[in-house]
Order: sequence, then C-alpha cells, then structure tokens
Amino acid sequence: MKCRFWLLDLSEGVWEQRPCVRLWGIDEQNQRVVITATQIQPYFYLLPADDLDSAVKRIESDRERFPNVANISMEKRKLLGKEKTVLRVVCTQPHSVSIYAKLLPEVLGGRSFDDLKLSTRYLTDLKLTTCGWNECEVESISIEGITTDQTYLAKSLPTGAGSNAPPRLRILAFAVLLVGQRGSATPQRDPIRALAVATSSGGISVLTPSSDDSELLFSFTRAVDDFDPDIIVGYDTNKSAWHYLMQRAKIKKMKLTLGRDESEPHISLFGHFSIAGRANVDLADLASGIVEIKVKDLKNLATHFGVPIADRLTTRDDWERLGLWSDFSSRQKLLEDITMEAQASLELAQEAINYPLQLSAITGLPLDQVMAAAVGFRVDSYLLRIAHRLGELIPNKNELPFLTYRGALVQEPKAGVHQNVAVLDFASMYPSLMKKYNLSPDTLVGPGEEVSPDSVTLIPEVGHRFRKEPDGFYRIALSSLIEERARTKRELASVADEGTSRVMRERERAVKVITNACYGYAGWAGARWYVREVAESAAALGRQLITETIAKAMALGLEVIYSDTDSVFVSNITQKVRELTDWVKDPEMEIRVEREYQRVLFTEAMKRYAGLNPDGTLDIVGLEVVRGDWSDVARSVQENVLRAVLKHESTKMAIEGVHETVRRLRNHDVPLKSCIIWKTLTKPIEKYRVRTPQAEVARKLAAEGWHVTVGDKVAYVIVKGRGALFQRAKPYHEVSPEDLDVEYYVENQVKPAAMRILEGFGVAEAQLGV
DNA sequence: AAGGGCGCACTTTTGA
DNA sequence: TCAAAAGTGCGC
Repeated sequence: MKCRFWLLDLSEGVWEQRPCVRLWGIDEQNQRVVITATQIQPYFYLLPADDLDSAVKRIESDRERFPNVANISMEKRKLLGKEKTVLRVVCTQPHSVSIYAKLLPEVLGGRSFDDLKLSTRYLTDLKLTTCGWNECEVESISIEGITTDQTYLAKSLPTGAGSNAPPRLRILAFAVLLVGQRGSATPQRDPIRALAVATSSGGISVLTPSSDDSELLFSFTRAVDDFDPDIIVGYDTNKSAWHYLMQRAKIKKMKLTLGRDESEPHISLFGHFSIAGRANVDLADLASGIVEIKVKDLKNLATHFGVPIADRLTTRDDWERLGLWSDFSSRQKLLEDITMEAQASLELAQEAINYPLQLSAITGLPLDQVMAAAVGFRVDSYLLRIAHRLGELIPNKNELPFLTYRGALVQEPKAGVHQNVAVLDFASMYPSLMKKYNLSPDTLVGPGEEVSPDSVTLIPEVGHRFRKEPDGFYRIALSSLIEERARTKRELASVADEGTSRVMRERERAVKVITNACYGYAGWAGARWYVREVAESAAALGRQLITETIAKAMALGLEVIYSDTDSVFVSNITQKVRELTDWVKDPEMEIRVEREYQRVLFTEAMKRYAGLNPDGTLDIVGLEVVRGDWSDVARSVQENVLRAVLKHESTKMAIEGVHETVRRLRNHDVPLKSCIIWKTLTKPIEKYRVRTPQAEVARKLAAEGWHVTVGDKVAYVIVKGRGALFQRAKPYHEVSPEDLDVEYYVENQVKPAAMRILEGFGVAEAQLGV
C-alpha cells in the first residue's frame, strides 16, 4: 500500500541485522507513522592518490584492517565541475563511514568525500522533504517498543511529494522549577521542585513531587506518553532542563523513555537533545536569531511576537527564585511562574512555528536540527543537496587555515541634521553579485592558469578571475533560491486564505535568509565550500558598484550624505532619485528606495544615526538606544533627546528632559533596575586578562555557588566607593538604592548618551549638569 | 565543541 | 599622563 506522510524526524537503527533509517511522520489520516527503510547502505567516496584498481586491491587484501567494507565499486562523479572516477566504498556499519573516510586517505593517499551520516545520506540521495510530504510503498510490520499508530517497512524508495501545508501538529510545552539550597540548583543535590506541562489540546498541569522527584519524572514520562506530542517545546531547555532531567533520572536509576521507540533523549549533532520520532524545539534558539531582543528570555520573546500571555510572565533571577522558595508561603508564586512559562511556550510555538518548518523544508535539516544549527550549517545543508543533485562530490568538513580579506566600504557621514533624505539600497547585493559574475569555487581560475581574457571576469582590486561559463555551483544554488523566492511571492499574491498566506510569507523569509547567508558562508573557514576568493571578490565588486553609484548620484546633482556597504543616503529629489535607480537598469542588480526620512541626524561617526519616518516614528541605528550594554536610564534619555530634536525640533525640550532625569537620579527617584548594565561573558571567567566589571561580578557569583558560563549575560550596577570601576560593579540584587553611585550614572551614562546627540546642536556639557 | 563575513564606535583597563 | 590593548556590541 502507499503511504503519504509528512516527515517530522529521522533516526537510525537496525532491522534484521541490517542498518536502517526510520522515517517518523504523520499521514493524511493524521495518524503517527514510522517507516523502516533499509534500501540505502552507508557509503562514502574515495578519490585515491594513484590508480583506482590498486587502491581496490589494497583495501580488499587488507580485510583485517577494513573488516567493515562491504563492497567497492567505481562511479563517475564531479569535483568542482571536473569529471572524476571515484570509488564508492560501501560499509556494513554506519559508524564505519567516518572512520574509514579518515583512515583510507591516510593509508592510500588521496581524499574522501561524502562523509555523511546514514540519515543525511538517505535524505540527500532520495531527495526527501523534511517538514514536507513524501510518499512510499509500504507494508505493515510490528516492531517491539514502537508506539506509533502505524509501523511500516518501506517496499519502495520513498520520494518527496512537495511541501504543502503541514498537518495538525500536537505540541507539548514544559517548564521545570529548579531551585538550589544555595546558589544554582545542582542535580547531584537538588531535586526538581516542579514541572509544568501545557498541551495544544488545552491541557495544563503542574507536577509537584511529594518526597523526591522520581514520581515527578515518571509522571512527566507518562504525560508525554499519553499526549504523544510531535513537538516538545520549552525555553532554554537544551542548555538547562534536559540536562537536569536526564541527570535526575540517572540518579534515580530511571529511564526517561520519551521517544516514540521508548528510547531516551540523547545529545545530538548541534548540541541539542534529540528525541526519536518527535522534534525537541528550544525557543531560546528562536530568540538567538532576533537581534531586537537584547536580553534573551521568554518574556521578551513572547513580547516580540505579540503573544498576549507575555504580560503574565515574570522574569526572575535565580537568587530571587531562591528567596521565594525559602519562604514557604511564597512558593505558590514559583508554581505559577512555570505554569505561565509552559503555557507561553506553547502559545509561542503555535504562533512562530511556521518559520522553522519552512527553514527545515528548504535546508533539508529535520526540525529539531534546523532550530539548533547555526546559519553556516543551514547553508551547508542546503548546498549539500544541490551538490548531490549535480553529481558533485561533497567535501568533508575540515578546519582550514583562513585568511581575512578586505570587506565593504563605509563612507564618512556628513554630520548634522539633513531634511528630506532618501535611502537607496541594493537588494541582496552580495548574492546578486555572486550570481551575476558566476563567483564560485568551480569557476575560479588558478593563479598560473592560462585562459583567454574574454572568457573570464577579472575582479577589480583583488585580481581574481572567474570563468563566465559554465554556470558555477554557487550560481546554480543561488538561482534556485532566487527562483524559489519569486515563485513563493507569485503564489502569495494569489492566495486568499490567511493561514496559507502566513506559511508562504514565512517560506519567503526563510529562502531570503538562506540566500543572504551564502556570501558569509563562502568566506567561513568551516564551510564545506570555503573559498576565500569568492567572498573577497564579492566584496570587491560590491565596493566598485557602490563607488560608481555614489559617483552617479553626485553627477546627477544629488547630495550624498552617507553610504554603507550597499546603501546610499541622498537628498530626496524624486526625479533625480528615479534617474539614479533607472541608471542601474540591471534586472540582477536592483537598487530601490528603501526608506524616506523627513529628517535624519548623523554624528561624526559611521554606522550611527537616527531618522524620522513620515509616520512620525524614529529609526535609531547604532546609537546607545539600541545597544544592550547601556543602562535603560541612559538609553531612554538618549531616545527622548532624539525625539525632541528630530520630531519637535526643540533642543530646549531635549535639555529639559536630560535635566529631569539627572534630577530624578540624584533624588533616588530612578528605579535600580533602570541602572542595570548587562554584559555578555564572551569567554570563561578564568580567561579574562583584563579585570572587567562583568568578569569581576561573574567571579563573585561563581564563588557564591551560582553557575555562570560563557554566553551568560551578567547584570551589574555601579556603587559608591573608591577604586576602579570594576571594583565598584556589584550584582544588582545585592545593592540597595542608596548605595548606587548616582554620579557615575550622571557622568558616564546619561551625559555621554545625551551629549552624543546634543553636541551637534551647540549644547555644551556644562548646560546639562546641575 | 562550536555553530557565515568584515568595518566601526566606544568604554575601561593596562602598562610604560 | 597617554596611547595601546582588551572587550563588547553594533551595521550591513
């Protein structure tokens, strides 16, 4: 019989002594299915240094060393466009692929390719769509431990069948309450205090242990079992909750059989926890990609997405939680916290899941992986499929030494306020240049290579040469992305249904993000297709293009106020701006008016400005207002100053605002929270060579038993006293308002932030003091 | 374990 | 006292 299924997850296993891939999905009857497939054996390619026959002989004559080689055959593939005959080395065991792919070149010389794990191999070879529909001829079987509605064996090679609307997904959200006796909770010492679960069927419950937490762990397992979710979601679960749950289970000698094959969660490829047959989604991964959210937490994420429940979330620090826990009468608050956290995670997942689903469908990474993977690996996965389609050998990941290269051009702005300014920019400049000039690893001409000058593009400044024909790997990949985006846009225009149109919008966004990441990818030393010359050439062509555009604007009599990378700020004279955009007249390199400011303010600095939009809102770029490492009090003062000078054109109003804040600060009338400075720990505390405030505070917290790790944001305030700044930085929860060094905030936060703007208006610093 | 690129502003510490 | 280095976070 034929099974049409929406592919949610993949796992690897063994079926009748053979390695198999399991495809976990949902069918059209909304039943959970799993298909066991054994058609593809694990393999990789070997391009030996010398002739193929002797390589085959050496492998076959050395069975002791290579016992897991099942067979070897010759195959034609391409290496950067050039035909090569390679050996396909089929292994009996999936894990042998990476071992032999490393070992054989050491023994025989040459290189190996396509070092993919079996499930990736399977997806790639069969062109299946993750988070999309696929088809397969199947027959029912029975496998012990598998809990899906239907269990099948694949009788044909499954095929991708497009990526239409997703089925109705069951989502389970959870949150744990972790409180230590002192400092951060430690699994060896502190049981899980409570666990809240919310499901997309409307159920919500809080589990609290009576004596120890084994019962809680058991109940959680049962809750997952009963509801049988497709997606398990929470906030920061990969870094915290899952580790804790697993450790507690281990201590209690229990198994957290959460998988659809009764297996336990395990750490997978990108440091996330993988659960067989389900997608474990950590919303922190979603937050990490959103630059507007400075302090990444669930409340800020929910607020960003406009989920109503955001208002009911309480952000607490560990020590505040410890305080509430210590007082028996306030424990209820903490239970409410995690209940809201679970409910909000659920609502957020429902609101925001379309984008990750589309990203998965486009890149071919399963949902849980695509969430956890960084941009580079998403691009990598996309390119891998294109390469395979083209018959290209897939280079293995290796850390190459890298060279930096010159990047984009930034022009000094004309400082001051400018009226009526148009901002023009090139749409997707770098990928467009890569496509237009066929910049690619396989079209790059070697330094000594003789070619006719007509057949190549010579890149200005850097002197690299790229063949105009045939189409290079990146051109093919980018074209297919750009076409996909155009197709999605067209479909979007004809879709009336709001649900479908949301899916399409997210698809378009996902395609765009992958497209724009290709330039950075090409210049990333960890990329499979890392070729510095490609990125370097795109940057050089970008500099040439923007330089010409600036010159043209000036020739047309437009005043050029500023330019950065792919944008120019010019006087907004409709006719001339039109002439400028027409001048480009290249369908592959479109420049368009992106924004129009009534007024825009520049200081002397690049990458920092504020513009007044026609609707009265402000765009604030680069200035303290948008920086997460300045106190709220300084940021809001600066924002008010900007609004006063740009919108109301009143420096008087601006100065009064500053006065008012300084007065309130000195009056202790500004909440302590507004004085917090957040800084990220960018390395382990022992690696700091300089005594920075955040490192000092982090050391202190660590000494008190709090877990502080790389990537954490440290919140501190500056208190009165003697000595360097780092000696006066304290964790804000230890500080009472009267200890605050108000003068520091006046002199080093509020004044600089305000003066940055006001000095261009002839305001002297003395006018701000009191 | 580490998880596109380079260009730039700015604060604080360091070390002579 | 001052310039350089370290550190962070931004823009595109």
